[in-house]
Amino acid sequence: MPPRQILALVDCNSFYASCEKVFVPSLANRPVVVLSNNDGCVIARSAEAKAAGIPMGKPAFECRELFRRHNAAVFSSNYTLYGDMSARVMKTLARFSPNLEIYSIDEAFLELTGMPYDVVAYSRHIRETVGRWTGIPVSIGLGPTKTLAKVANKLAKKDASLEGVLDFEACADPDAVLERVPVEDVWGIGRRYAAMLERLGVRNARQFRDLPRDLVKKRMTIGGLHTQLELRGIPCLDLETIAPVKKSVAASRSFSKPVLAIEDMREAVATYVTRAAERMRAARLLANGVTVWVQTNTFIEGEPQYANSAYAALPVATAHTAAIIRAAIRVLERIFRKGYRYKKAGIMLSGLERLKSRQLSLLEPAPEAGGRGERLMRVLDAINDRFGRDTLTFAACGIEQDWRMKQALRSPHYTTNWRDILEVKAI
DNA sequence: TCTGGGGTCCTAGGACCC
DNA sequence: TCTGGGGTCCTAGGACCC
Repeated sequence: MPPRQILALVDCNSFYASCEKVFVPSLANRPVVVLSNNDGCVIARSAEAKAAGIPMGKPAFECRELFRRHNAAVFSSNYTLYGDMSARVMKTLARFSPNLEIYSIDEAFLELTGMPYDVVAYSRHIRETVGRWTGIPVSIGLGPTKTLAKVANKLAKKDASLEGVLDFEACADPDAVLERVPVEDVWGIGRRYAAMLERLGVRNARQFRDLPRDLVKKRMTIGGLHTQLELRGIPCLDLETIAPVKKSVAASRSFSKPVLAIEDMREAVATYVTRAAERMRAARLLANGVTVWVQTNTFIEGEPQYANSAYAALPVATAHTAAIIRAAIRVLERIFRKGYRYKKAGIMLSGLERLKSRQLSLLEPAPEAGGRGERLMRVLDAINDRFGRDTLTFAACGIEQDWRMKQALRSPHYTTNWRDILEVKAI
């Protein structure tokens, strides 16, 4: 028998809010809130903001009074900063285990199976090191499966006396622990399943774990069954130490104000293609198709609503921004209807394949490797990388960009832009 | 006035083929 | 009383995650 697996789930506390705090010491004890794109909804809250009763996911304009009353510091989201801070945290974590899965921007699983240390003490050490090296506080849950490590992590966050670390296997009464976990807090059980389970009288993780497995499989398909088995301590979800190749890359944004003219919509679509194509090239991928979609504002009752999407195959797999913009604009012209007030548009690149193993077309001449198009994109990326995004861009993206999202409260790019680097004065 | 964005997986059902 | 069956591919819809 192989030794029982021990996984650690390391999760950054209030990640985006914590990133903002790192560079502004005076925020240490103040409620900090980060808003979604367009300064729309609350998407991250520091512990103080949670204590002040600022709700997750609420539209910012409905929270204004709460923000004022609690003297909250409010930020637009700054993904450049969060992405860079995330990389620092992950790099630190990688020192503590050879097997690491970066699960999201603020979470990673570490394999601690067979470590010759006390895993709880080791986890405390990981936590302190990440805190000291990056300024980001983390919590760590330990368990024999990913799902149980997640459960332990959630509990570690709730109970301050645990000092940020909980080992599920060390709990004297695991049933009692699982009974404290509402079923909708279990990883893999969302709102819909929670409502269905509620109708069956299932409210906590223990009750769900003990349901007949046939019932779970029937109502929640294979994924639900895996979740249940993992709660029983049977691993069903492997640690994925190598990130799987992406299957699609998307970019979409709400507009700061309604878009009526197709000219503006073309600019937006071209801009989103630019973003997505950049990311695709960074991952050394090519797309075979592009989907474009547009949508009016569904929140406004009584206004005529319209939403549509369409797809076009690209003649050859490509990561060339101009080629994809051309195709995307043709798609847009098929679905755009005049007379609506559009709120949102997006594009998705799909049928991705690796640059190294591309399929050639029978009909089109094979683009020579390192041909003009590819060289142009390389130069474009290099310039934008060095001098900042959109230093060089495509005319189709427009100049004015009236529709562009609002980010009135964005913090500086402290760690990725020389102009924004902190100055420290020693007095 | 103001309501996020980017992903994945699973299943059912239809089209099509032999 | 009768209706073929099995495999594959694609799409739409529904669920989930952070």
